[in-house]
Amino acid sequence: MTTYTPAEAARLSGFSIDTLRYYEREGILSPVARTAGGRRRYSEEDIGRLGFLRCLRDTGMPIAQLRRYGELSLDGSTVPERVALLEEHEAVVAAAIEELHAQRARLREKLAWYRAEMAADERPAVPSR
Amino acid sequence: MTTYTPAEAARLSGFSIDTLRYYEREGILSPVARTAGGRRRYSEEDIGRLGFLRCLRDTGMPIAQLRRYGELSLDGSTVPERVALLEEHEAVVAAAIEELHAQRARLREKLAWYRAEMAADERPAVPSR
DNA sequence: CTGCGATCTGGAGCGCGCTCCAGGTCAAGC
DNA sequence: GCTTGACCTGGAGCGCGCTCCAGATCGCAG
Repeated sequence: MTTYTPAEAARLSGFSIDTLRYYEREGILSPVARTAGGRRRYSEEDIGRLGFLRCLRDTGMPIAQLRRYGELSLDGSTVPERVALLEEHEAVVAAAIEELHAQRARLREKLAWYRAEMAADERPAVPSR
Repeated sequence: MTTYTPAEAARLSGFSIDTLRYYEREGILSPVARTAGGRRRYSEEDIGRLGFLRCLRDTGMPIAQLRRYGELSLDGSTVPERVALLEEHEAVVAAAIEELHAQRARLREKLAWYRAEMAADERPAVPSR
């Protein structure tokens, strides 16, 4: 079965090696398998989990909730709780998208106004024909 | 002309009083008028500026850029620079929206998968007719 | 005039999410 | 066997964006 070194896991997940260790310490990612000498070997599943964690982080889920999700994932009977957590998060993401849309519209209005300003300044007093 | 106390400015803008002072110190908001005794009196224009600053912050513009924008706003001849700054930021916001959409789709896939899991668990082995 | 709540200043402190460091260990290549 | 570089641990440090504090002052209501 394929495994990955910390460096590979970092490259594949987009997290830094330090962050991977930090997540493991924090219980966000369950303990990773080790070689006889104590080096980490990330499994395919670990990589998959990391990919999903990246999705959650990219959508702004705070570390505390990531940890909660990590803890729930240790117990197979917690699927409903996990679903609830993710549904709640999905709503937060939806709201964030809405908010960004609205503020972007405002930003564009301001830009339109500035452009009008610039056009007016360029052509003062008497229009050049 | 209408003016506003710090408490009113805070309520209207959604920033805390401390944040208002902080923004002024940082040069993000140009110096606010004072009473004879030294208390701030925010003008309508100040409130307007704060509203736009809120838009910028809500779309994730970092403090350093807010400061740059504040500095540019002191000089009337910098409209093109301000437009450039805002255009750049608009692109960042657009990218953020895209990213959120993509990650949200991923989140939904995961949820769909979990729901399928739950449905399967609920109805084991022999279907109840 | 008095009381008292709002505001003032300069500066320290905080919460989040990493990031870096020292000092040591492991393991692949020569 | 030795070198070299990736990796280990525990813990300190950092950058951002505020937030809080002490101690003083202002100014309106009564």
